[in-house]
Amino acid sequence: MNYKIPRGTYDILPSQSHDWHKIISAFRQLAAACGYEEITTPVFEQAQLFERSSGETSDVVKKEMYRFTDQKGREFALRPEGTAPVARSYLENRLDIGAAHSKLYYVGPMFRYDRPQAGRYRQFYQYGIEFIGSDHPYFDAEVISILWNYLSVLGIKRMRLELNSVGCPECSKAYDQALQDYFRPHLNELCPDCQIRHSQKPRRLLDCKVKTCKQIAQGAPSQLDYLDEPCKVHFASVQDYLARMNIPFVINPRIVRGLDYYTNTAFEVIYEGLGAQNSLAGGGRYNGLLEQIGGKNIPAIGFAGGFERLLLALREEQIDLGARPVADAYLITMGPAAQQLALPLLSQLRLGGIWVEYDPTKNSFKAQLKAANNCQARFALIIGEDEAAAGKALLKDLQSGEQRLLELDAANQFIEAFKRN
RNA sequence: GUGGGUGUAGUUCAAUGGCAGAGCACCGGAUUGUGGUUCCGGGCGUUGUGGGUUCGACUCCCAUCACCCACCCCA
Repeated sequence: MNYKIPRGTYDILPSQSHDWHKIISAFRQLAAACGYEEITTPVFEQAQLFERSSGETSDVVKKEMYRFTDQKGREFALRPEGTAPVARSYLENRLDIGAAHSKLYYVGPMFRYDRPQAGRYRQFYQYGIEFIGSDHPYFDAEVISILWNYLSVLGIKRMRLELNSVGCPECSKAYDQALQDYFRPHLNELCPDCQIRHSQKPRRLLDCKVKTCKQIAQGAPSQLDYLDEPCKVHFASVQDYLARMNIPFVINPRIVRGLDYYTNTAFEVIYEGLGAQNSLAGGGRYNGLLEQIGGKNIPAIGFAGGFERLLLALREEQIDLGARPVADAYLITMGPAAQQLALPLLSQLRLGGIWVEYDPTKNSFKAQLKAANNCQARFALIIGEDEAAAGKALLKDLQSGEQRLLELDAANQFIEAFKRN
């Protein structure tokens, strides 16, 4: 074969689809129970949308975006994340009118031109929640609780919720200043990356993995000490709500968000044992985003999580998502007369939602029965020459070996009765 | 974008310069229409791809692609 799947992408094969359906529908169910409705946006958008929202200096925009120009010279990008498109749709479709707030969720592929690694792909699938229209700390807690409860419901245990507040733009600015002041005397001890970070993104100095940078960062000031009064109150209130909702969390003042639009609450769910990419999901408040892309000053909060990493974590915890579904019955016919009688029955059963396998290329009785066994069907529905002559069907339970001779239409009823159990 | 590891049958892996093999899976058979167990039979693989060294390359060298792992970044 001459063609290969693009780097960093993968096929979800039939043997895995069941798991994917499981985790996706669990998310949809929980989101719906919390009053969130699905929104689906295109997988590509104007490149500018992401440049404006994520920030031109962010890595996502600088080097990870799949960009392309269409036949009329318009600049587009495959979406690297889901929040900006949802915000765009919210504004474009005037969802702000007539409702106090919007509760939205999405599921779908995202694209980043990254070097593939454990838990990291170029096309990856995310689930996310966006709550748009209120700054009230209850909603921070609600959104976070949906994430936590979703992961919990699936059975994930060895995870931890880390919480931080990056404050409003003012506190944030003051903090950046404080960080720069703190690191300035050590500037030439820092790694080259950090020297750039110092002027561009001081916060990134905090999670550098180089030893000396780490040591210096030890004594750095904490964001939490630079929150102004309203931000402090907001953060305390979020914690309070979480506690009352029974969501366990730890404060981690070093959580840094990669995208520029985050304000106040920032959080992440960490799972050790995923390798270097140990973040299961992350999110935060983005009060500045909607205004930044041309809307009014509308507060919002949300999160996004990666299904691939979720699946890795589930495997790590040996959580069984249930067996792949198998056929209800396998139809066996011998000879043309039997087949003629069988085909209408086959259609009838299938229309009734019963999964019946049939393969006329297997002509020996033995091969057909073997195939029935191999596909793990519960029943073999046998119509041979004798049955055909008598207008009957032999229904064999492949587990017990028990078999019954039934009228052709009685076979239908029998299987339906069985399905109900 | 940088560094390390890996690439042989559908799959898991052997074969350290001399005829490319095994387990599992799959298919067929062991007298006419009863599966799972057992027995027998069934593999012509561009050894990821392209070059090079050599009488001879899965094996050594170079390049390239892909995967894995880490940096980076994040989900």
